[in-house]
Amino acid sequence: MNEDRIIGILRRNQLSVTASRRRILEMFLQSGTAMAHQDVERQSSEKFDRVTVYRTLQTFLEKGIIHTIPTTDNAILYALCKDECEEGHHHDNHVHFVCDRCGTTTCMDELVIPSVQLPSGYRASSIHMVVNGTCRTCKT
Amino acid sequence: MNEDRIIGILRRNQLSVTASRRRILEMFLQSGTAMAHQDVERQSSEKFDRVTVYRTLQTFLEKGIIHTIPTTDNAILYALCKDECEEGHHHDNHVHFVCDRCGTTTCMDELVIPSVQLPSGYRASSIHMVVNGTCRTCKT
DNA sequence: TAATGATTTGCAACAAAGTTGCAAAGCCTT
DNA sequence: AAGGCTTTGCAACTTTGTTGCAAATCATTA
Repeated sequence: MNEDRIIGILRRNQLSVTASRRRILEMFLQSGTAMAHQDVERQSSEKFDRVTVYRTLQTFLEKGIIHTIPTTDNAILYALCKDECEEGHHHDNHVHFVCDRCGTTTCMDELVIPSVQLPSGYRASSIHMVVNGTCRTCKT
Repeated sequence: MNEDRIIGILRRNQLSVTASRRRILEMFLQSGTAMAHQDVERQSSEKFDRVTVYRTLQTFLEKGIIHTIPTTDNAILYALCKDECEEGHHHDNHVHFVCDRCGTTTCMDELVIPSVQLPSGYRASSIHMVVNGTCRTCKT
């Protein structure tokens, strides 16, 4: 059951189990898509303080429970990492898809970012790839 | 001479030639790297109103003179499009490199983004690829 | 299960980033 | 050089993000 899973994730990351953390983590599990800070704040039925949402997302980020997705418009998006992303080494080397129609952003976990040959002298530490377009449910 | 080039770009895009547009376009030509709104505001010797900078960047974007680069931290970066990006069809299908050491972001115009095979039902309209790491001048 | 100490929350106050309406200034044409 | 049209700068505002601190909540141990 979801409740156990949520508590498990928090515990595994040495986080105390509080109402806001439970609820926000639950939202990520349920939605399955990436969310901006704004989405988290608006969609939660209970009202948490804005500051709490900021801090909770920050904490989840540090623990590697979620990762960020850069987008062309202003907002930073957050999405759940695949199970068992341990603190430190992330697992976000996959392609992200942003649907221009419905606005949802999904992690394409199975789609690994192809490597590129950088000019000599450059060294890469991380790569992001974001594809915009029309998603499965929005295509006509 | 640069001055002619700047006026040419503005004219070609049906933009009237004003002091702020000239100056901001000049900054992009000179720097050769991507700049955030902030950079534009701070680095310009003359002081333009914040609002003017916003609107100028917005106009350049719409005309396809510059394009945006998504980054993991909050800021949206703007960079000059290759010459003769006409309104509408952009030319920004190249890899962007962000140096974590010195912070500069460069367009690797010669490095075309490799294509990926999306799951069926998805259709791509544009792709962004951003590589973080250490640039040529910063490597030790 | 109640007490204790550490962590987390919410509030207030603030700083920074971005937007809008409007009058004055600047530009482009004739 | 005058006209209309566009752009600028100002003011006021909204949204987004940050910080310090007291009160509330959580985890632990007795």
